[in-house]
Amino acid sequence: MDTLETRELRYFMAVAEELHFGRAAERLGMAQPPLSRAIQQLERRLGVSLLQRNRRGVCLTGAGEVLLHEGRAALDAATAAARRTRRAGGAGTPDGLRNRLVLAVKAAASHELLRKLLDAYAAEPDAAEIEVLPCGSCEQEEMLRDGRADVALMHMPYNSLAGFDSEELLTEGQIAVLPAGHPLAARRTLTLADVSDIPDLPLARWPRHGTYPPGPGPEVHDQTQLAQLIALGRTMAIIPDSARAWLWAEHTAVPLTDAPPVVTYVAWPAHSRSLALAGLIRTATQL
Amino acid sequence: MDTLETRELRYFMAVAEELHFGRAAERLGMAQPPLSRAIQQLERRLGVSLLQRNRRGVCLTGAGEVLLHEGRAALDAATAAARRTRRAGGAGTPDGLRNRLVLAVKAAASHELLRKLLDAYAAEPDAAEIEVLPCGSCEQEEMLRDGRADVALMHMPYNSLAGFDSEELLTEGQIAVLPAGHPLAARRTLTLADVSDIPDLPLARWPRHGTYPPGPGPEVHDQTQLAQLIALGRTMAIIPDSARAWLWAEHTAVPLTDAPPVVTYVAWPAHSRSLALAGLIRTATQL
DNA sequence: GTCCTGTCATACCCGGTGGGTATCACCGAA
DNA sequence: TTCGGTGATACCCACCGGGTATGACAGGAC
Repeated sequence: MDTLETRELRYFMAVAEELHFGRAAERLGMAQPPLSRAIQQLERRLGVSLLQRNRRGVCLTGAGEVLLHEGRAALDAATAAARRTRRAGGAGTPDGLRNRLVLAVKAAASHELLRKLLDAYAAEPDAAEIEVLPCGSCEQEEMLRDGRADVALMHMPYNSLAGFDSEELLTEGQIAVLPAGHPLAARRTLTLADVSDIPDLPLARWPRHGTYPPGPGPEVHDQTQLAQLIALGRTMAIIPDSARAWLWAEHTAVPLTDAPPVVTYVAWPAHSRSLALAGLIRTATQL
Repeated sequence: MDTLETRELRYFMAVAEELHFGRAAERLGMAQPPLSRAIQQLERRLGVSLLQRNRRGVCLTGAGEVLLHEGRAALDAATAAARRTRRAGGAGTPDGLRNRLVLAVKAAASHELLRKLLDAYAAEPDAAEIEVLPCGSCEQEEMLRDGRADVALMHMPYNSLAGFDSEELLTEGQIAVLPAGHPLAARRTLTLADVSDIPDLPLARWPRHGTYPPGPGPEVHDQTQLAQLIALGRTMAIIPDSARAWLWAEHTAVPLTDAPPVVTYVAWPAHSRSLALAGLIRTATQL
């Protein structure tokens, strides 16, 4: 009566995202008519109209928008429950609370911090095994939400800590990474005003949650691409100080005096109750 | 394959909480054998053992503990999705994002703040209708989690903000509420040391998440009971300053100089995207 | 030892329903 | 007008979720 089956949620999410019953049914691996019927049943059960069927395709009603957001969270929670339960039992540890932890990190970010954290935690008396899960820009949130990870290193202001518990670990400044030969590369320090709107060095654009922000710069989706484009003199980037680790010889890093500081946090699902996780967080905050 | 049906979760939660198939089946309104079979299917699907069936009853394995916690969150998310969707469509507003907001407050707490908030918000140009949902001690978190409320006023350190977004609204001191005739009632200020372990005035005990902390004081579960017991000289209480509103003539309030301050926050589900909610929060933070 | 009791598991049956195929009703474009 | 493409309807079947009856097994009383 007052609860939704995850099957209903899956179906609705597919239709709400595709805005097309046929494509949604294909994505779900089923025929279109049962999908239509399932959505109608869902609407009747909720007593609410979710989709507006107009002449050509469908569009969401207000209630549909709400269910799209809330349902995403509910589905993530359900798959997270399945994944974490499987991991808890699969490791073979009898008590189940001392198993492997999956730590999501943005690939190549905070490398030094990560190494120190792993070393310090490994020295703890009853440390769990830590699996490091490298992920792309801003994917850590998704990984925590759907249970592929148990804990993550996040970087404000790039990530959002909404919905997670967190502890602050490290604050660092940012540097401008320029082609070694560029005139600005000779400067000791730079400001944001110095590096914005340079016609020959537009800022590279990173995908945020799958989409690229608008702008003149080239679209990149990993450090190697970015590094190459900078070395070729096609773009520049503003990155946290600790990312100096992966710079090339053709790069020059210049500190930015007025860039917003980047704060690294360790974050985990708010309802988490694992002993191993508590130990890792204690270790991290004592670094 | 990698997602759990809410039916399976409901069944497992019942068994995990009762630790008894028969009672769990009764609670679920079904017979015991299908429940047994459903749990076995769930264990097979997940590939992990959740319950340890020993001679007399059952107990949870480690993986079962994990699923108990994660499943609670997932079930809450699913029922929250249903409730919020129903409310979004039921109000009859066509755009659905400008509907009624349910605000959970601890009954009789922050009365003045609440009045100011409601007045200020009602004066906004396109204010949604606010339904005030009074709830018992620490119930606001549950209300937000399972969708009965959209936003809440919470009081640190009594509530936990884990898993919610929040903004600080107000910090206040605490007062000791004593029977008017008591010797300590003549003092201008008191300290925690003054009022702890007074044999004739043991501190009243409030339920926290359904259970009472241990101690010598009487158990109370609403302000009226507490007020009466204080007036009768049987107990005393330490409460935030703003709760002076409901004191009786037979009560005397004395400021406590070293009690931890109580901070009132406005809190809401982290993934919330409602325009009406954003307006209410903006109003609250500008008070 | 033999009951008896209480637990969860098994065996078997049935009805509801989720899913499939075929088709319809409708609308816009050519 | 016809045609392509949309979602809805009609109808059927198989699966499975749920029920009842019963079994297997362990403890406790005696």
